[in-house]
Amino acid sequence: MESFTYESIFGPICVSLKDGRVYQIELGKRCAGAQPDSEIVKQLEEYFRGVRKQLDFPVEVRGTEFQLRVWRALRNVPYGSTVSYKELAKRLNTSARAVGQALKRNPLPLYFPCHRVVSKDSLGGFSAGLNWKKNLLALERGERCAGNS
DNA sequence: GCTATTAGACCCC
DNA sequence: GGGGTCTAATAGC
Repeated sequence: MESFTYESIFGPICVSLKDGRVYQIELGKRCAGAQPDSEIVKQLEEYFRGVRKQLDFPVEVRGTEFQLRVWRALRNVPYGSTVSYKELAKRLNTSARAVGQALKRNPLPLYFPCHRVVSKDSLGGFSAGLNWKKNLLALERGERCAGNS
């Protein structure tokens, strides 16, 4: 297992690897890193430049069946658009509250775009802090990044 | 098992 | 805007 730091205009991002697969992404955290994986860094670069719309590298996810279902469903939310917790819950035959619980425990933000899920008349929450959510959404809308914090 | 907690939604005042 | 109530999954007991 190894980890490396990728730094974007947003701030530090720590990516952890095991057997060449990503098993954790932490926003706002810097890790003492080993060798960066070039393909993953390349994809992150492209994503933050607004060129790439979907990250696609081998990952290892651990979670309950329910959480996996929610996280997988996230990948069907198109780039630049948002869904409400309720809408996502409806697709999965569950409740908005349960969706929020699962999203909170998403180990791979960006890869599973939990920032595209917002509450009915506010942003909702975000495990790494709402500023990340705001900025990520701004990026996907093609707005220039307003900076952190 | 039961209870408390939660990144929601709703309704009512 | 602040209170209840419903909700389903989860963590902790």
